[in-house]
Amino acid sequence: MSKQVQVEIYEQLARVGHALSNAHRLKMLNLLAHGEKTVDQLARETGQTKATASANLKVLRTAHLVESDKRGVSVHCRLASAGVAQLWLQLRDVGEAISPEVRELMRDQVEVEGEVSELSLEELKAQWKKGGWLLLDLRPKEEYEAGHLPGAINIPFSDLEDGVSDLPKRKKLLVYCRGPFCANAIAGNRWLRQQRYRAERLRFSVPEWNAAGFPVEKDPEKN
Amino acid sequence: MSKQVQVEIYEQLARVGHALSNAHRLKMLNLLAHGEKTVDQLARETGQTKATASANLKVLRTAHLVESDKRGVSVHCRLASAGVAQLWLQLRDVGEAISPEVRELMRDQVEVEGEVSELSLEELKAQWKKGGWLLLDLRPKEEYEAGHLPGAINIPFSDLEDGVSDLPKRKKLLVYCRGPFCANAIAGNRWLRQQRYRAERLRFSVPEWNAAGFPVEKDPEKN
DNA sequence: ACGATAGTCAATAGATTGCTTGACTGTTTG
DNA sequence: CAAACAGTCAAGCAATCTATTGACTATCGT
Repeated sequence: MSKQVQVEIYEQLARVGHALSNAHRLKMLNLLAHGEKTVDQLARETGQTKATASANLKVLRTAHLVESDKRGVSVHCRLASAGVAQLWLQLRDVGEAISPEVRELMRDQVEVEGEVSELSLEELKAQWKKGGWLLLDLRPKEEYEAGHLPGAINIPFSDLEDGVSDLPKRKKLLVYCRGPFCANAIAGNRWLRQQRYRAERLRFSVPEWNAAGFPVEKDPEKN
Repeated sequence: MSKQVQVEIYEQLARVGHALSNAHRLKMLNLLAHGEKTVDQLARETGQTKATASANLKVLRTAHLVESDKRGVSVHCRLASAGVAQLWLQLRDVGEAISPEVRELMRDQVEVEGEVSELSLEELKAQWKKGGWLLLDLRPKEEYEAGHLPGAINIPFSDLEDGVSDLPKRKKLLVYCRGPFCANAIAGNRWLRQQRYRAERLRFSVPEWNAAGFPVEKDPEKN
């Protein structure tokens, strides 16, 4: 009987594992780690149809990794707790550290020589007051407002060509977007370097900063 | 192109998630967190046939969560890194905290009133020198020798009835085995209480102790 | 009330699992 | 060399998963 309960517990935990076993679902978790999103946004940003995204979100909800509530016409989704973000980061770190496949993909395409900053979370935290660099957040405005690295300014990736005129050529730019393999961060950083800015891409983003227990800066919501 | 790489990375990470999506595989990870085991041991202790266990281990190996090498007639398996143990613990904690199903199962069957110690890792760490209690490790001898809580004595669950005579009736016994839902820990603790020992079951075990960065005690191997 | 949009649901087809069975490969022991 | 044991592999069946399609509901603006 107690044996039976054990089996059920492991099966429940396996349900959580199952929720993490699909690339689309992991992408959605990564997005949600940066703030609330509607089903539609998630579907668009991860390249799924609405129906598929909805089904995948159902899996995440039944595993209790994601919560959602309907406000007006849209269903807003968010991570069920800070632990979920940590679980995703831990999965990502383990995968990155352990899997030769991921490491190779990183080295070949993502971690081009000189483009990536070697600054760690802790070093940035310890030294950010010294200045000498400028933190640049390439995420959409809503994600920036929901929480960003202290002192960072926001130019969404889509507005980068227009907004770049505000940037100083002198200072070193520390660019981040949605994490270590975010395509926007890579492309944005590369483009800035082509424009002869002193840009480097951070390995981390806000969820990592948060999970390390450091405080984020929030902009007042303007409702 | 860079998009393509991204997809591949997330698919690799999903492979790790997939490895965590089966109750048998999670049980094996939990066992391996306590030390090396052969395929046969894992199969027996998790109630799988050798063939199934072998197949499930293959999944864990291709996800790079588990390593193994053949020594003599047996294949010895171990976790690929400390991060894997942390990943498993994080999955378990999130599942426990978040899933009403797991919480209910815990409350109903596992966490019987008065049987469970409220001592946290940190409290035990801070106070263990004070004495007044005795740490009792119910795991098999090999796991105990591979690393145990400082000062703990070992009476394997199967030898409990014979070995119990060594135990003092006066001191409070802090019993642990293989983690929060280990059937042996529950049964052993309950049996000791029936014998009128002052026994309480710890919520945690060696992997949690380890993951918190506290040092374990190791007995010399006798090869 | 009407159209537009967000989201879910049900049915379906194709691919992928999970587990069993039985054969097969090494390695050790007698 | 033969018997015994540990482990893997291949085939096969039932169950499950993924993603698509099209129908359906709910909400908002006009």
